[in-house]
Amino acid sequence: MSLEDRLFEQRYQKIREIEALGFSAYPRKFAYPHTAAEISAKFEPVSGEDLEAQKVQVRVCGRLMTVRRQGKAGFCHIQQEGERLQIYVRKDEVGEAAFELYKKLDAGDIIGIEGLVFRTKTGELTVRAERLEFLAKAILPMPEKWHGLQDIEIRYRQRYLDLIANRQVREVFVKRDRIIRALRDALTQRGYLEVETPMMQQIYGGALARPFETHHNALDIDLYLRIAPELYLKRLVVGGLDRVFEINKNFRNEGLSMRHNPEFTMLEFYQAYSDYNDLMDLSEVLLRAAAEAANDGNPEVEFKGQKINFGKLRRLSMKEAIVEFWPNDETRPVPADLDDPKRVAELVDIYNGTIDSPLSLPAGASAGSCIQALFEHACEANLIQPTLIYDYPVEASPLSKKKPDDPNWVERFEIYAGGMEIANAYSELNDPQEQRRRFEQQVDQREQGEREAHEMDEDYIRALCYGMPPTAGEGIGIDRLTMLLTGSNSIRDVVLFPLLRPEGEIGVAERLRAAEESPDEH
RNA sequence: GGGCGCGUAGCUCAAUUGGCAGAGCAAGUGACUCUUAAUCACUAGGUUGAAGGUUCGAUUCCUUCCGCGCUCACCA
Repeated sequence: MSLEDRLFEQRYQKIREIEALGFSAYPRKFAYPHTAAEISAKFEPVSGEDLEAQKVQVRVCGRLMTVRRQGKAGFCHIQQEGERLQIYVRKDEVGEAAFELYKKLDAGDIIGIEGLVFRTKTGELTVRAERLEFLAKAILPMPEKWHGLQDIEIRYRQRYLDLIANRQVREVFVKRDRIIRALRDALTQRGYLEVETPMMQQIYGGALARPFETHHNALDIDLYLRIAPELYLKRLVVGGLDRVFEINKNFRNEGLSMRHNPEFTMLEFYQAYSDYNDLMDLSEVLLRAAAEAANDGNPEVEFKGQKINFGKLRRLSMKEAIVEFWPNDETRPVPADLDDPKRVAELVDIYNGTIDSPLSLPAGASAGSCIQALFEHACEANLIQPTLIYDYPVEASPLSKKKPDDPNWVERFEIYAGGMEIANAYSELNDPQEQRRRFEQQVDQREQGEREAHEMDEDYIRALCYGMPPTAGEGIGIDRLTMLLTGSNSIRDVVLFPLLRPEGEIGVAERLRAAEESPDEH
């Protein structure tokens, strides 16, 4: 038998021993009027003398994290909701059976305590136990108590262990909650209605990406997990829900990276009777609110060693950005150069001369595609402070309204921070005739082998035929925003259960079976 | 998919140009009624990710495979 198996059996055996002391192995409940955090917060300001005088009685529960036994007494710390609280157990105060229980406890066990709050000699707020209750057993051992759980793979695969052992992980997800709440509150206050639209779609759209495919048996139809909720949300705007938003998952069947998880959370919101200029202003408000919510009111956060200030949102046109971040002073273009297709082709050649491997552009790529590629390569990684990039080439924006004065450009903006795209917005194309033509262009591209081109969605065009008010819409990537606002380098650090390769044999069922069959040592 | 790196006790980490595989924590036994990474004594714990190769001898060098991380390409 391996050491690991022996540890498992030893701990499993303790369940029987604890039952023999008269405790239930898996009791039903433990009523606790105070959390560990509440006790700390409420009594931290109170002096030891006052605590003695007040005889403050509390009931508290949590996971045993450290144990220090000293013969007929001892200290331990429990952890509840990320907060630790010290417990003092004395044999002469809890009684024989409870003290025997205390001696058998392992780090990781769940216990309940009733007792008086006091201060130790060193001043630490502590509960002096009068009653001790056993609530659940940790049969598997806790990670190393000092270093925590370092193994990245185990942290992601067994997030529950990560959350127990690494308290800063909990903080990230608390902040994530605050960020989402701040965004939700800000929109709700502005008259927005929160809705849910289909995750399973017969025609996927609203973005350019490869979908996950699935099948519904009763209807015998193929369905796609949505790549975006956009087209459904705009149907709702047609239906008179003038301000709608949805915070939910999107699914894209693409690679994994530090910034990509196949399922990720998007906030999308649509505002009727508005254009993208209105959303620029709103974006500034939303990002600041999210940053302040995550960071105790301070809009400046630290990400990868850089201070990023979400109190400001710089605005640059895409053309201006390319000029600003052009890598070579001698060949730097002026914005007007980017309106001339021949000049754009020259600039791509010049640009390729300054970098190791040329931009990957298909033969005969349009000027717009070239401009977008130049922007992404030259600018994206350099946009550290929150920056709003506006006015995009029409080619890769099949759902955006064109600029009134130039049909090659659309009213679209994206927001970048920390070198990552975190938001995408545009004045929504609401002319069904124009939308039909754009879809048909996308279908042509698809036939030429562009897997990510948009499909024709005739019901969506039908909806536009009933009239959609002028509308602007935006999507904000919640995971990436959370990365920025929590200083997390990887999207996996802000997603509780990121997608991983399947794990090998776990073997815990076999161990439990073996433990059950092994003879009782008592 | 390409490139680079890592894999040693349950956990966190050592191991000298290739020469007996170690420590702390966790675990077991004992002592201890104000400790806090409790302390002290003793005990147990390893197919060094897997398979092959070179060598008198491999955790160490080579090959292949598996897993993970970083990075580039694609994408948000």
